Amino acid sequence: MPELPEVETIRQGLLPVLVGQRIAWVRLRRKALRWPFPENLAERLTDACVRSVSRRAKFLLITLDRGETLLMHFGMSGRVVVVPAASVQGQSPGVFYHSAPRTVAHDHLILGLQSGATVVLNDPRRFGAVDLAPTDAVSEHPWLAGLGPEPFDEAFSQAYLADVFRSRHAPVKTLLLDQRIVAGLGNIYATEALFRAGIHPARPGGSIGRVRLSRLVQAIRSVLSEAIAAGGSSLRDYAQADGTLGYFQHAFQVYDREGGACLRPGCRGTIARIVQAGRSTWYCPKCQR
DNA sequence: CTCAGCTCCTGCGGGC
DNA sequence: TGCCCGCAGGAGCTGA
Repeated sequence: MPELPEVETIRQGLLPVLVGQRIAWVRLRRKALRWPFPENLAERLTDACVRSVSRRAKFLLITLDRGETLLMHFGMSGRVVVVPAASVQGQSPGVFYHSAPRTVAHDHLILGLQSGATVVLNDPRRFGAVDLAPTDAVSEHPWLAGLGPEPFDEAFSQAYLADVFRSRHAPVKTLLLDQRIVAGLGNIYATEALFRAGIHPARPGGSIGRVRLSRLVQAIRSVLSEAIAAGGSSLRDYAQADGTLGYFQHAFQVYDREGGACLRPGCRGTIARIVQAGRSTWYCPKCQR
């Protein structure tokens, strides 16, 4: 699930739950996800206060008051579940709420807050990861050091893409998934952005002209910002519906729509599916060139 | 260096 | 109904 818009939505949902809170207790239900948890993780978190919750690419960063920052990556199936304190009223978007006793399968890291709320990292496939880094050197952490620009950063521009795509022969779709080129895109939004930009996913990156690269930058930004907006609103429903709906899925124009009619007005194309570098890509052969 | 295949892991939906 | 297969929102590693 978690690409940039989902992690951003989680971040926004966690802000009112976490910021200013003391972590009263920590429970670790295994020693590792994709990689081992850091040494003494529970001890290093216990009694720390949360200063801020931020995001870089698909990483959630929880800054603590003891000079350390907790880094979280959600892999393919990671989720944050909040069990509110009995006295807490209302819900905030971005996180999943459970008031009834929850199934604890795949709950790996549990943070008990002073407020009485509990924040749970749940990840069935365990491709996610957790680490701690010195706050003043977070950007030098190996997970973050090589990341490309954020899509909404000025540095992510047509000129930048032209530069990094130059002499690249790999399909543009594959290049967009490379976090060193642009940080935060995953399979869904790379696929959707190429549809919006009218660019064929198999086109070699280096063969795309300036005008179309400019369109691609705008398409990436628009699909991500719309997804963040939709995520925020639909997650309120999600919380009530107990987790069966997706965030932005009602708005997918090509993702997982093989055989469906192209949704671009006037286009009579049929959505096709191909596999690139092991990942499915969907596109309209008529309007993506 | 670039590129693509394989791998980690669990769950679910479709086909038979 | 139940079983088996393919596939899933990520990304590091390996080897051509």
